[in-house]
Amino acid sequence: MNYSIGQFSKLTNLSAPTLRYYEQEQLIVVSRDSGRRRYYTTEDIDWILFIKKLKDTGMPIKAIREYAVLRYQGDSTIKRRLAILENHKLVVMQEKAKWDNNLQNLEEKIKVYQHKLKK
DNA sequence: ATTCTGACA
DNA sequence: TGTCAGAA
Repeated sequence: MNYSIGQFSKLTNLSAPTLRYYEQEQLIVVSRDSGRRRYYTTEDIDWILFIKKLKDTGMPIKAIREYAVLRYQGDSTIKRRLAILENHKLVVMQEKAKWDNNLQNLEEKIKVYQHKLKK
């Protein structure tokens, strides 16, 4: 099944300009009809969803592009894609450690104030 | 009515 | 990311 950019936009909760931007950044390859209009496929849905998940982890567009380009090259690039994901996992874990620390600092400061007010 | 490209906030 | 113009 194919979808116009308007339909696909509603399906993915991404605006049409954002979808065009992702295409320009080579995150997704989009086919065109005879009138040069974009059409997205059913398979594109899962792919876009995964891109959104990568974005949610803070992966920059440039890195997602690297991954996407490899993906479009087929199964021969699976090892390299795995390496990208494993590396990014390390980055995310570091970010998590940073926020765990930030949260701790905040909680400690809150305790100080609470003890002050009890007096 | 909908989408396209390019330019710009 | 979003918005606007002018064309298809």
